[in-house]
Amino acid sequence: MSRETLLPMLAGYVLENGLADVSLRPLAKAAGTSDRMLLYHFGSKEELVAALLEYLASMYAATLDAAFPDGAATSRRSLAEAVLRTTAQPDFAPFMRVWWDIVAGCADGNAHYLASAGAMGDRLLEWIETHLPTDDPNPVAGARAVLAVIEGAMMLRTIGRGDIGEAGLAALES
Amino acid sequence: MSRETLLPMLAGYVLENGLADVSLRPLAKAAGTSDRMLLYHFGSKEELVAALLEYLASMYAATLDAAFPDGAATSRRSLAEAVLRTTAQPDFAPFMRVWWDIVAGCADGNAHYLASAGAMGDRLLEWIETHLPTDDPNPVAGARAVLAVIEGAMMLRTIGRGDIGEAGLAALES
DNA sequence: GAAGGTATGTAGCGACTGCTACACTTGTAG
DNA sequence: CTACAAGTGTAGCAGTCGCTACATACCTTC
Repeated sequence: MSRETLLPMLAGYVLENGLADVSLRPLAKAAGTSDRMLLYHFGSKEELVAALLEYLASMYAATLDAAFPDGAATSRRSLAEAVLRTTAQPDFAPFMRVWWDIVAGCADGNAHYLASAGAMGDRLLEWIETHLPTDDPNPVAGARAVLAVIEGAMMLRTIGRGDIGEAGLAALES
Repeated sequence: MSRETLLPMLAGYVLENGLADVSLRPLAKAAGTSDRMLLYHFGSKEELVAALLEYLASMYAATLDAAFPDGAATSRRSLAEAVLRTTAQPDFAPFMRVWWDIVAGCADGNAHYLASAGAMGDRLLEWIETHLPTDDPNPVAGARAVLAVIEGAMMLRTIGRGDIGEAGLAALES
C-alpha cells in the first residue's frame, strides 16, 4: 500500500462523502487501512488532503476530455449548453459536491485548495477554447465569456435556481 | 437574551469565522452566553443554524440596497462591473466566505441552506432587474444574463482567477 | 546471522463535539 | 404566600478528532 494505490480509493470516498468534513478514520476504513497508516504515508492530514486535491485535479483533467463530446461546437451558446448538460448528469453530482467544498476552501484562504481549483479552472478554460466554433472571431475572449457563464449557471443550479442559469445563457448570444 | 438579541452576535461570529465548521461553545462565547443557553433558545444546533441562515438572508437583503449605488446603469456590462467591484471590497470578504459555505451546503443537499441561498439569489436577481438600463430591450432575460455572469465571475475570483471572470464580462456586450 | 530501514497493529492521549441531568434563582400569576 | 414556568450555572456524558508511543513483524544488505 503506497500513496499511489491509496489515492484512488481515498478519492472515491471523498467523492461519495464530500471533502469538507472528511476525517482520517472513516477515510482509512474506506481504503482498507488505518488512520495510523494514512499518517504514516502522508505525514499529516493536511498533506494527505493536499495530495488528494492534486489527485482530484488530475482526475478531473483526465475526465474532461473523455466525458465531453469531441469536435467544435456550432456556437458559444451551444458549447455552454453542452457542458451544462453534461455536468447536470447524476454521475457528475459527486464531483460537483466536492467542487463546491473546494471553492469554499479557497474562500477560507487555503493555499492547497486555491492551487487545485485554479488548475481545474484553467483546464476547463483551455478545453473550452479548443472546442469553440472554428470561426469564432475571438477565441480567447470567447472562452472566458463561456466559462464565466457556465460557472455562474452551475452555481445557480446548485442553489436550486437552474432556470435562472439556463436563461442566463442568453448572455452568449451576440 | 432572546433569539433576536442573540442572532446578530451569532451572525457576527459566523461572518468572522465561517459557517462550515462552526460549533456551539465558541459561538456561545462570542455571544456572551453558554452552549447550554444556545440549545435552550434554539432547541438544537440544526435549528440554530437554520435560524442563522434566515437571519443572514434578511441581513443580506437589507445590505443589498444600502451597499450598491442607486439608479439605473448605463449598460448590462457596467451594472455587472459595479456589482463585482462592490463585492470585491474587503468588507465583503466575510460575507463571500460564508456564501461559499452556504453553496457547499446546498451541494450537500441541506434544505435549510437551499432555502436561504435561493432567497438570496432571487433577491439579487430582483435588484439587478430594477437597476438595468431603462432602455434595456428585455429586462427579464437581461437580469438573468447579468446574474449568471456575475456569479461566474465571483466564483472565478474566489479560486484566484479574477482575471478570467473580468474578461468573461465581455459576454454581456451585445 | 546481525543490522537496519520499511511497514503495520494496538492502545491511548488530550481536546473537542452536541447534548443532557440536576440544581438553582428569578419573575409572575393566583 | 404559594405555585409554577422561565431562565441560567455547573458538571458531565458518550463519542470523535488528529496524532503519538510502543512493539512487532518483514525484507534487504552487509
